[in-house]
Amino acid sequence: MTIPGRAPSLGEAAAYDKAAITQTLAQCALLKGLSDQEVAEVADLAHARAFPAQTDIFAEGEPCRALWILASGRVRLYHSAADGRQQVVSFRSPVMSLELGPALDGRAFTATATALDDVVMVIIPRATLLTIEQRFPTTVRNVIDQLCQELRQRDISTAVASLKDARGRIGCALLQLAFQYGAPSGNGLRIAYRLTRQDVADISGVTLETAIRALSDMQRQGIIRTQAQIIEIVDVDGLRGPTQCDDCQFDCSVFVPSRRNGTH
DNA sequence: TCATTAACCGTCG
DNA sequence: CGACGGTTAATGA
Repeated sequence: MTIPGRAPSLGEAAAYDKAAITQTLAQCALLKGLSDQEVAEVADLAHARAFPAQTDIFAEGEPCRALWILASGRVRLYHSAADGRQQVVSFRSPVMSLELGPALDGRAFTATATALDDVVMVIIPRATLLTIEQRFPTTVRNVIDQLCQELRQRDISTAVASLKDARGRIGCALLQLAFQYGAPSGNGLRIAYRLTRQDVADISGVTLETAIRALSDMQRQGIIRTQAQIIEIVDVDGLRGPTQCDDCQFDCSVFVPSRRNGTH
């Protein structure tokens, strides 16, 4: 898979024109099957907006008025608790939609979205989604496919969260990140993404110290290697041991992308 | 600010 | 009881 490109500067983002929007939309799974001409028509109904790194794009609970598609940069989707703890729902990379469900039903966002880099979003107002659906019926099927996939991932996440212990959850998180951001590196996979220990903890639903303990153990066992917040999975199979992927009974589409690669 | 370690403590199987 | 994991504190990079 390709690694998300560097975030453009704000200047570039400001210059995000129709051609750039069209190019983004052309890669978006929701518009799969449309001709170039048709994608360009959709692009006419969309606009772009830039967000600097570390700013919120929208917050949990706010009404959703548009479909948000990530054109460049990375976004963290998460729930936050009053005590400062966060539960990361997912990291989004180009060209994914954020919060497709709320975009469709118009109800509140279910999570907060924060830009991790300078980010460009392509925005399609909800009012025009109906037009697009009617004009291009293929998109309805695409939306269903996408929703099903998201539902699957959430389902797996909740199962993992409730059935696995801390090590299993952390291992699961690492494998998922490797799937999303992993670049081949020697025998293993390098998660091409700076992650603090706190990030790993927030994804896995454990405390910082537990995340450190687990990662240190894995490092001692030679399963992973870390340097400057970059985690490299040296021994992918070794990670599946503590993660207990072997008797994982979920059809884990998280780790088996589009093709049929067999289950893990 | 981030990472690490260690001591301590409560829960649960 | 003992493993697990959260809490707290101290320390170093």
